[in-house]
Amino acid sequence: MYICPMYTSELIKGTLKTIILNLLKERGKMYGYEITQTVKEMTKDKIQITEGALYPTLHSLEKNGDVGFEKEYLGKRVRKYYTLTEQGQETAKAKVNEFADFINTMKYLLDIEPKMGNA
Amino acid sequence: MYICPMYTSELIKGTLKTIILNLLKERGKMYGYEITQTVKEMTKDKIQITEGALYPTLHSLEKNGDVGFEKEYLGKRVRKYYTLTEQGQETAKAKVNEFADFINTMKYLLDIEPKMGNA
DNA sequence: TTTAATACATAATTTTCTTATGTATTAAAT
DNA sequence: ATTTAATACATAAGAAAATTATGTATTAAA
Repeated sequence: MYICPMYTSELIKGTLKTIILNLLKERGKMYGYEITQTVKEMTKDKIQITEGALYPTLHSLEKNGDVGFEKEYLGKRVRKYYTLTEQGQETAKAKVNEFADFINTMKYLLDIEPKMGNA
Repeated sequence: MYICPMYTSELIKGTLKTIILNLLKERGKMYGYEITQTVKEMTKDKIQITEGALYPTLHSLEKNGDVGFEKEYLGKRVRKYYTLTEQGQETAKAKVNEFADFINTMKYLLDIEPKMGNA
C-alpha cells in the first residue's frame, strides 16, 4: 500500500482558494488560523496551509469581493472572522464544480481506477 | 448540468509532469507536439498544454534523469522522441499514486460525491 | 520563566506557468 | 503559384502563486 506523508507543494497549488471558499460555505464563518488547523486535521497533515500562503489569499479574496470579515476580540487577541459574500457563494460553487470536473478528467487521463476504502 | 470549457490555468499547475510521465509510461515513446495533441484530444480541449510550458518541462525532466530522447528525422523535419528512464518509471508511478491520493483527500475535503457517467 | 501555541502580517525568493517571439518544414487551401 | 495553417522545435520576459523567512503580539503550558 502507498503511504503518503504530505503532498509535494506543486499539487496544492491552484486549489487553495477552492479549499478556503468551500470551508467558508460549509461552516459559515472562520478565521485564518482556524482554517489552517481544520484543513490540517481533515487531511491528517497531508495538506498544511502555510501562513505565507493563507493570508495573502484571504486578502485577495476580500479584494475581489468574495469574502468579508469582522474583527473579534478575545481579551487583547484579535481574530478576523471571514464570511462569504453572495458573490463568494457563487464563486465557491463554481470552483468546486470545476475541481470535480477536473478530477474526472485527470482520472481518465491518468487511468486511475476507482478505489475502495480510502478517505 | 455543469459545462466546463477549459480549466483555469491554476488548476493544471503542478500536474504537468505527472501527465507527461504517465503518457510516456503508457505509450512508450512520444515527441513533444504529440503529447500536446494527445492531451488535447483525450480531455476534449479542457487541458491544452502550451509549448512554453511543455518544452521547458521536458528539458527539466531530462536534466533530472527521468527521460531520455532520440532525434528522428522525417525528411528535414526533426522530432525528439522521449522515453522514460528506469528512474523515470519510478517517478511516474510515484507521481500518479500521489495524485490519486490527492484526489481522495480533496474529495473528502470538498465533500464531492461520487458521480456517475462522467469521463 | 521559558517554550509552545495562537493569531495576525509582509517581504524576498523560487517555481511554474502564460504570453510573446523566433526559426523552419510540410500540407492544405485559395 | 502562393498564402495560410499545421507541424515541430526553442527561449525569453513577465505574471501568478506558492515557500521561506521574518516580524509583532497574546495566551497557555511546561
